[in-house]
Order: sequence, then C-alpha cells, then structure tokens
Amino acid sequence: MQAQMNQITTFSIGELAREFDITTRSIRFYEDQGLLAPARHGQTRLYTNRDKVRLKLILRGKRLGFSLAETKRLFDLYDADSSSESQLHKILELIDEKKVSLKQQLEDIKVLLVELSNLEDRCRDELLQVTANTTTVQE
Amino acid sequence: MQAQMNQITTFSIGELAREFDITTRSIRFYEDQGLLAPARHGQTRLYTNRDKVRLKLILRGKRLGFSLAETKRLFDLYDADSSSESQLHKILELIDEKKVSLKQQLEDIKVLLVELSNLEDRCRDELLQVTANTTTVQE
DNA sequence: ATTCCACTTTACGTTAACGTAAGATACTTT
DNA sequence: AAAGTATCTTACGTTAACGTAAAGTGGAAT
Repeated sequence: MQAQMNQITTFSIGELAREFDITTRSIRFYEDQGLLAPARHGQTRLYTNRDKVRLKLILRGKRLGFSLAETKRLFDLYDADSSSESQLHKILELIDEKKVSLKQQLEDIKVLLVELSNLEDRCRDELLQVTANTTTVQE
Repeated sequence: MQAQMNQITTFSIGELAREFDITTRSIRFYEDQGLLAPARHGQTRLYTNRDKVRLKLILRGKRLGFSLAETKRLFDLYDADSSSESQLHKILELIDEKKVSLKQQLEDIKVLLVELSNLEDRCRDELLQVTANTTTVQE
C-alpha cells in the first residue's frame, strides 16, 4: 500500500484546447486578462479541474455575448468570500442587472425562435411548389 | 376634402437615434453595411416605418450576440422572394443552425439565471449576518 | 444677413479578442 | 546526436463596430 499519491489530475494547455475546440492562444489570453491562473511546472502551465470549470464558464459567457471583462467581474464577485455591507449591496445590484438583461435575452430568443419557425414553414411550402413544378415540367 | 395626402410618416435620423438611444453614427454605419436603405430627400435620409422595424431587429440581434453580418444574412434571407431549390435548402440549413444555437443559448441563460439566484441568496444571507453583527456591536 | 441647428461626407482613431509569426526551451523518439 | 513535438514569451497584425473630429450644406429663427 502506497502513501497518499496526491493524484490531482492536471491538464496541459494543449489538452484543454482540444477538448474545448479553441486555440492555446485564447487560453493564454484569458489568463492574461485575469480569468485563469493555472499552476506552473517550470515554465509549463498546469491546469486543474477548477481551471477547466472556469474555462467552461468563460465560453458559456461568450455564447451569451458577455465580454471577458464582464465574466471576470462575475468571477471576482463569486470569489469574494465576505465583504462589507456596501460591497454586498453592489454585488446584489450587479446580479440584478444581469438577471434583468438575461430575462430580456430570454424573451428575445423565444420571439426569434418563433419567427424562424415561421420562416422555415414558408420555405418548406415554397420548396414543395418548386419541386412540384419541376417534376411536372420535367416529363 | 383633400385628395390623397400620401401621408407616409417618416422619421429623421435624429428621431430614430433618440427613440432607440443610439447615435446617428451607428445608424449610418448600419446603412453602410447594407442593413438599412432609407429614402432620401435631397441629401437627407428619410426613414419609413419599415426602416424602424429593421432597426429594432438589428438591435435585438445585437442583444443576442449576432454580428451585423449575421443579421444582414437573415434580412437578405427574409427578403429573397423566391429562389431555386438549392437556395431554399441553404436557407433551411441556415435557419436550422440558428435555431440550434439559439436553443443552446436558451439553456445557457436558464442555467445562469439559477446560478445567479443562488448567488443572490448567499449574498442576502451574508448581508443579514453582517448587519446583525453591526447592530449588536454598536450598543 | 447671420446665427443656429440638424444633417451630410470623409477619414483617422479606438477597443476587444484574438491570429500569426519568430525565436527560445524542454522532453521524446529515432 | 539530430529531429520532432509541445510548450513558452514577445510582439506586431487584424477585424468588427463604432467614436470622434473636421469641414461643408440647407432650412428656420432672430
């Protein structure tokens, strides 16, 4: 029986890049902007599972149109253990802002999805007409 | 009784800018990119209601993280009266792509809203503790 | 007539989020 | 030992979506 192996699985920058289908440049850039802070083995970066989660959150943020700065603010906000009363109020304010704009987005998306479905229907109709014409003409 | 007044209400660029809370620069830029095509009275641009709707759509697109180019594609797509079979298939494909990514966004948002609400609760708890401490200490 | 205001065009400047290339280091494989 | 592969730092380049300033035009008000 071995002593504690301290087996914390880590990932290289290349592995992460492949997994999330982004470039290593991007990952280093996120670090540069203060969104990631991987450990080092010599020069080489070592990413833990926590880093991986962060990266996932960064990309989700991007899909939602968040700037990296915004995502960083949310991270910082999340990391702040405990704060002063005024700080807490500012945090709550920011959370509320985000929630409001996210709800707006939600509405926007629902509307657009309906419109796209309508457009889709119209396209299918037209497609049927076109193919019908083609086949009748063709013979 | 007057003859037909041809009363098509139009808007100046300034009016639109105020109404949508954007700059005239932006509006001209959208035109430059082919997203708007207002009529002219001499040099001056005259925007119809249709233009207004377009502008609204552009801004909604922006809120959803669409690039102007993407929005333009959707416009062009919408305007295309009738097309060849292959064109229609391409359109349907594009629509489907958009729908997929919008549904992804919808999921992302729902998850984030929950997380933000949790964070909000934690903040409120902490806020209660802080204020409780303050009041007891203060006397 | 001149002042004012909204509008116009032209054009250079700016920011975010990387792309891309150059050159160095380190470990592995042949 | 040499070549290959992955990593590193540094740094200039690029694109989208405007910002901003300059200089001119046209109608309305004083």
